Amino acid sequence: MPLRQAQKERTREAILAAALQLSHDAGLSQLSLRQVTRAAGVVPTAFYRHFDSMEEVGLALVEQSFMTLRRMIRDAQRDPEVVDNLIDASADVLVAAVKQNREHFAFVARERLGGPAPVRDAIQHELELFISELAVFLARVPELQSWSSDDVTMVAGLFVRNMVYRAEQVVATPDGRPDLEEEIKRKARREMRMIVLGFEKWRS
Amino acid sequence: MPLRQAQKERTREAILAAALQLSHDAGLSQLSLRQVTRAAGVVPTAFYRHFDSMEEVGLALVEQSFMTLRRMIRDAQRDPEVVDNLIDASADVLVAAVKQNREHFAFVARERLGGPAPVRDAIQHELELFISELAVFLARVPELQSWSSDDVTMVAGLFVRNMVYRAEQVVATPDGRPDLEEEIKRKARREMRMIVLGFEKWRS
DNA sequence: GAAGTCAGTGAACGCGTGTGCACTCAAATA
DNA sequence: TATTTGAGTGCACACGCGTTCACTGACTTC
Repeated sequence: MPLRQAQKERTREAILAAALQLSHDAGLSQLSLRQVTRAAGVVPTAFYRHFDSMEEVGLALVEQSFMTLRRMIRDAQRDPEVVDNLIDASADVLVAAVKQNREHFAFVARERLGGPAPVRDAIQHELELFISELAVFLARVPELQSWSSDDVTMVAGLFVRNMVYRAEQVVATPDGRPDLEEEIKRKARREMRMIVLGFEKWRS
Repeated sequence: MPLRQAQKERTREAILAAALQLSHDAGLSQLSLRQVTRAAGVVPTAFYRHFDSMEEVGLALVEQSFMTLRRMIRDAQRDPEVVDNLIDASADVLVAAVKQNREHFAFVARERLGGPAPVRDAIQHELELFISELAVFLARVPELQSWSSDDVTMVAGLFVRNMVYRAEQVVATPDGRPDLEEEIKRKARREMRMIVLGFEKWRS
């Protein structure tokens, strides 16, 4: 990559990182351009070389956040342990992923309903995409082979909703408390099992 | 009530109503004092006769919102139809309540994660209170008599989470679409049934 | 090595903001 | 009826904001 372009990329990342961090206190929408550029170590007008508005920054952050999530599920599909023991393993994967990308998950949780309309819509859209992807994955799990594709999609939806809720909890959990994290995992697992059990009973 | 005090109350209501309405577009936290007082038909400095900050307005709105909710569940407990046919009836009650208090529910959904910390905490607290109240109600339902109080509380938690999620959906639904509302009710009912089924299977 | 490109600069602007303060004048009190 | 109270007023101020524009100077291209 040409040096010029690389430096531009670095500044862009700095702006995104600053916005992500600052939005944690007050939400994306009441973030000021000057505040963000100050934190990014750049002059206010430089912002316009990268984004037209703060909203665009928000969309870029949504993109970043879900890239992480997509990578997570792609890796999980290759891991035989996850396929064998879906529920236990996916609770571990979820908590680990949220811990490693705490700020991104907090951003998504906060802006999913609290953000500007275009950001809200983008998050909603990404979540629906994620549900579809998860459904494709679940359809390959032996126990669910006999299920209709509608039912699998509905289970995927419930799992993702559970995931969003647990992510909210992990984000709200202080950093050095593995006991609380275990509790959240335990509840997440129990709930996923109940979803499957309830579904089986419902179908019968 | 003395005339003076009555007039003060009216202005206070006007400020709250203006804040509720305006926050729908952009969120409570990026609402300006002047904007709100302008919409309330009062001069900016008059604001301070009623509130110290916008945050305090937010807390008052949380209070208002949950008063509605509490009245709703209290009425429902007296209605024999609800007790007999808990799941179907409560889905109806929920959708009706959200429709009648759309702005308050939207406010709670939005500010639950997107609002200022004190408002978020207040909403969280009210939701936990509501779960307890619902658990007391559920404990009196015949089918659940044999359940442990922990299990009943957990079901109440799942019901409330379902409720919050459905409220988000109803709020996002345009007004004149009874078909979409029916769809949401249908899903809410199905999910509550699955929760109970999954729980029964889990306990066995 | 000269010419061109373009990420980042810095001064300037008009605007809406929160808040302080002295005020009015109807309602409440005595 | 005379006095006090206090909800709402109107002006002023300092401040941070988004955006404009002409600029610089290192990197890229030729």
